[in-house]
Amino acid sequence: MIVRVALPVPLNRLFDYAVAADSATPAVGARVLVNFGRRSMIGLVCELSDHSDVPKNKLKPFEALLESEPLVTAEQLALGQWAAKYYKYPLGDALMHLLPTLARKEPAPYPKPPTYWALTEGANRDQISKRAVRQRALFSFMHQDNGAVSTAQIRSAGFDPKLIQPLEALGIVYQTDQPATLSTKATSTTLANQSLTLNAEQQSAVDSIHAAKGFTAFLIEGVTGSGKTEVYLQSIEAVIAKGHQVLVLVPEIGLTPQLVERFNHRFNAPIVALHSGLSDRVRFDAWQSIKHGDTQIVIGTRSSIYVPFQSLGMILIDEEHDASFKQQEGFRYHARDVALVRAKRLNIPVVMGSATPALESILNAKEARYTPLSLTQRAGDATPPSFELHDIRGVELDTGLAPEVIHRIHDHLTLGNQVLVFINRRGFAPTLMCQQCGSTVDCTRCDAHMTLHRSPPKLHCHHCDRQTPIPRCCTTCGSDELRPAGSGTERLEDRLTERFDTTRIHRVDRDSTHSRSAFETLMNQVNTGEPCILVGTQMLAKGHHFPNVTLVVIVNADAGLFSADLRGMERTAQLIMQVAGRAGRAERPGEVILQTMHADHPLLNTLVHGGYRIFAEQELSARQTAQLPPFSHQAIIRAEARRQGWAEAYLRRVRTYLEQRFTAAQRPLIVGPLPSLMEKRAGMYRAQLLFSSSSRAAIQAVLQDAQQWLETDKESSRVRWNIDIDPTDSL
DNA sequence: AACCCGATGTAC
DNA sequence: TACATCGGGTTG
Repeated sequence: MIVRVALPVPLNRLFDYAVAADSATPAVGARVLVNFGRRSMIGLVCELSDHSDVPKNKLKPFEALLESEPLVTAEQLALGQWAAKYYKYPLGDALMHLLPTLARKEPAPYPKPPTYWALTEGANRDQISKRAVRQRALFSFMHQDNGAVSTAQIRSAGFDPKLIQPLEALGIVYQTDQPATLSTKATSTTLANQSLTLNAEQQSAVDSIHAAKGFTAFLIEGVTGSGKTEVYLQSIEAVIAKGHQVLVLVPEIGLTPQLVERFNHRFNAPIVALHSGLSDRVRFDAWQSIKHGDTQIVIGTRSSIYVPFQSLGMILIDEEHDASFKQQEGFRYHARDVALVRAKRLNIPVVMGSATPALESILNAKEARYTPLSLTQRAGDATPPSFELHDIRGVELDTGLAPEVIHRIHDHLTLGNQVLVFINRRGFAPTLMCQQCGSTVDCTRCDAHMTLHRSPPKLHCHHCDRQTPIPRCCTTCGSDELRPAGSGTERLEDRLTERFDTTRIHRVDRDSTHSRSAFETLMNQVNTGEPCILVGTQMLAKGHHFPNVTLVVIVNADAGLFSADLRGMERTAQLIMQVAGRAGRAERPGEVILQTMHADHPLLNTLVHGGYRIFAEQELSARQTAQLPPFSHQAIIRAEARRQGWAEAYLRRVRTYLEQRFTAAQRPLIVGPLPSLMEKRAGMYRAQLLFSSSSRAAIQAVLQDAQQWLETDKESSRVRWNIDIDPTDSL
């Protein structure tokens, strides 16, 4: 008997191991400990066989079987195999993504099954001290839950699992290995709180989703404030009432608590949130509870698309256009696309939602691969924000702001409102410039300027993370007249504090908001409604809504307008609409001012006066004319090397090989190799080879071959390479 | 990728 | 001579 094992090495094949006569036969999906070369590692059993092409004397028996039951489900394994093949990533490395981190590296101790806690018959809330508020709250939680809950569920409901101990001591709860099954859950009511009444559009969206039989992809195009979340909630309701599970994919930004809160508030069903802040152990427990069906609703970021479900009934993707769904290194999968494949295999519906859908998705909807659902009405009497393109040509700016815009900020503050200033630059200033010779302080490892930061004072390269003290003299001419050039969030914060000295200024960027709790505190302050100015980066654009903000200033609407990346315009438009969507709701309409040097730019005008949808139509037709995605498909082979020219030379060899191997008619259009836009980054010189074709199959065939060739190529030791299928960054 | 091995370089 | 560095080969 032979087992074929996937191992965490960059080799796109399985390795055969013998099953010793006295050993139990491992199940497909179980982990084994094996000797590999001179190393010991954890592998995943992918196949069982009675023969091997490897000579008998080279076969080793595996060292240990790590579990008797499969850890990875058959459905999960098939999905992982598909993704590894489609994204051209080594099988073993890819399949490791199916396991939670703890199970990848820790053979022992054997992952313990979750512990369940149940209320003792006749236990009473009054047995708990009145002062033990949390213990009482936990009691109520377990009481309404009506069955045994796992430690993971207790934790994800916001309780410290340590609270169980005093309750156990009082004899109110006891430990059990009997989980509350989904069927018992489904009999109790799943609704903790009544659903809101839907308007006609929302109702028809919910009806369509409920009517879905098997795989159907829905695209909800809903303007901000149109009640997308309520449609999600009511769509989910029916699925969990039937005892199925639901996966909700959300963007990576740590703004999930709000959404989790809303789900928790609505449903009695067990919910778990998977995000980067969880420890390996907590994540593992949650993973197990999903696999065993003890968790019914999973809210998670990108990687959650690979967790095992016992009975997945629907996948929901919020902010479907968001860039964080595409992994940008290593295993470069797109969680939205993997979700569609998974749903298709399971024959269940997918619901995608966004106020600014990706152009890919809009085209899919137009071509009837997705069912479009649109929400155009805002809740209550909310009016859409008004846009104004503020021409700053020839205007002398004060720290990036036009004098008139500063007046407008003043006006809104005087009326007791809040103002949001969006600037897409962290730090104090984008660089230091010498007044004598004009040279800037650049990173030695990247083709980029060093960004000046003030608190703490340092120069920081945002591309490679290099940090240096602030130099006193210019390294080129020796002059000591180094001045900050341009401005970022810190400098704007300084200036606004000076100008509006009685108003609170809150800076929101990665540097000011290190911890989740710091962010929560800030949000609570802002939500008091007292006039203030929020200055920040992208972080302000996602998730949170600021009902008291009536003015949004976009300091530089031009960034990305003329980007070399084919998606630059699309992303700028999405960002503008997302930032604009933060402002005003209900009785106070929002105003959005975009500072621009291109006030007559056609697409920018279409966007702000016609809206995202009309913009999207125009941009789509431009893409069609140029045969760019989504009207063609792309793949990129990137390479990087220590010395300039190596990566390019290497990719030229790849190109030559592929041109011999495939006829011009068979192969996609090949562009390059070209140096990357920022050629040097973190000390590596980078280049890329672009493939483009209207046929996915042609791209797959050529890159499949390229992958094999690259893997076995001898000269590849000087260069590091990777393959990116359906890249979202063509730079 | 991680590891081994053999070849070549270099400090003393 | 002892030890470091580089390149190439292998992993079941």
